[in-house]
Amino acid sequence: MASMPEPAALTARAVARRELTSAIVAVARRQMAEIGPAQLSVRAVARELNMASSAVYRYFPSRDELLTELLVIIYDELADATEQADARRRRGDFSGRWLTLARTTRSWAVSHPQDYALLYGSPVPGYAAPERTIPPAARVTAVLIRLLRDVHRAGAVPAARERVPRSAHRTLASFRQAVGEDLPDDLALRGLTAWGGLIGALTLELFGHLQNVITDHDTYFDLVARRLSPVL
Amino acid sequence: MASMPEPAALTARAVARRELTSAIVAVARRQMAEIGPAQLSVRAVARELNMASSAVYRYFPSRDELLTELLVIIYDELADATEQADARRRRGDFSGRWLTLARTTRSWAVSHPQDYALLYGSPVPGYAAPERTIPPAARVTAVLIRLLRDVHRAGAVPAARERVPRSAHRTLASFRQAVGEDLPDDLALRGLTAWGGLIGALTLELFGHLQNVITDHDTYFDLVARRLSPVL
DNA sequence: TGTACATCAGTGAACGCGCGTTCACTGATGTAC
DNA sequence: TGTACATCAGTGAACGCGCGTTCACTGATGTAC
Repeated sequence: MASMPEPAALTARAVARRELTSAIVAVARRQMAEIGPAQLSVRAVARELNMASSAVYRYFPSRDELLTELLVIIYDELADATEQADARRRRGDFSGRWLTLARTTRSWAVSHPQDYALLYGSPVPGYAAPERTIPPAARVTAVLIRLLRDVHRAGAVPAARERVPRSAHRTLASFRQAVGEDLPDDLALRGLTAWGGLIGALTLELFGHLQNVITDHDTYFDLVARRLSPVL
Repeated sequence: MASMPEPAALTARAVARRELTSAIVAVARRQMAEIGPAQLSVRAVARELNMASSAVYRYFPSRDELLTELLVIIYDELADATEQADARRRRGDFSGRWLTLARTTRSWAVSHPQDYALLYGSPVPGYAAPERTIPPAARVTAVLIRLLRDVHRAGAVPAARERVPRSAHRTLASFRQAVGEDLPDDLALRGLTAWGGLIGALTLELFGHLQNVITDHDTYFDLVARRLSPVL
């Protein structure tokens, strides 16, 4: 028998590398959840892992790469949560799917406020997210986009509440192309407005702007989410 | 004639102090607009003013106090802008007043993105805004609140689009109290949702989330702002 | 199966930077008599 | 109006901290023969 290299034969080194890489990410993530994205520090991560700060550079070439890794992981995590929640709903239950999306996003955000700040708060000073963060970021919005698409295909687009000016068609061109479906302007706008309203509601809540205004945030969010529904 | 102290008789010291205090604030503000709130540095401000960094402490007891001062000034500036714009509209033109509020907020935000980030972006790490920032912050929302009040008093509340659950009444209690008027739940919710939608739209735009989705941001914002109107 | 060499992980010291804040001191300004 | 003292602004050095990143080196692991 010809000597085949074991397909999953990982050297001890490779195993160790995989393990330490994910340990670094895990620690970075935990620390970031406490101190916020801008304060993420290579040295602090190394300290917690009892290794020299220089050793981290065998795994990530710079702090920014580490941040990028976190960004990707966190986008993916949020996308996983919303995708799975969406999958549990009947496809034709458009209202329910929107509410599920909104609520899932919120409960994720509320339990990971600094992660939310990384994704939707102020940009981290001196850091520019590279290309490879785009696909995971797009996964998050894709859940809403699929919902809009399904509504459209089902012919369940609600009647427009107001006339959409003709200029809207051009303005929404890139969006329609990103969606890959010829959504009516009104539906596209409903979707985008809902998305903005969701982010706005979470931003106000998580960054403390509803402090003396709202006490029962759960109930309040539900009320707002219903109103924002793009399918009603 | 009894010797009266000149009422506006400022000593040279007092004049210099006033001048330097505002010079420090002005420089801090300009630097913050470039590098962002979290990067604001006492030493950098002192450097630009050609003074020892320790000298700044004769004027502000800490970096945080300087930040607070900026926060107050910037809230006030935004409030001034929206108040003045609102004042130029006919009181009964509720739709116009909303659109003016939204557009004025946006044009201010677009031309002062870091200021916007200070007010509505992620909290500055390690900094907690003290009480005295509350009144100026409230001035900003007061413009919308007065609009809602005027709508209510004019009996021009639009018909509710959907039934508001009874639970809403309690949830909105603090808000109603802050407003100081017995707004109907539906109108209160319209206002809060609009406010969130506005902040969300600006957050998405300014923090780069519409990068490959929208090209003509001006037109897009107008479309969204109309939809968000609490008075339609 | 054993050996010789190449690769890699991890170390500790160092570079160069920036920060907020304190402190003792100097010299100018203000005030009370 | 002049003098004596008190107040205040500003300085420069220092404390103590933390950061990202580089570099020469050691010792372990992997690989080719």
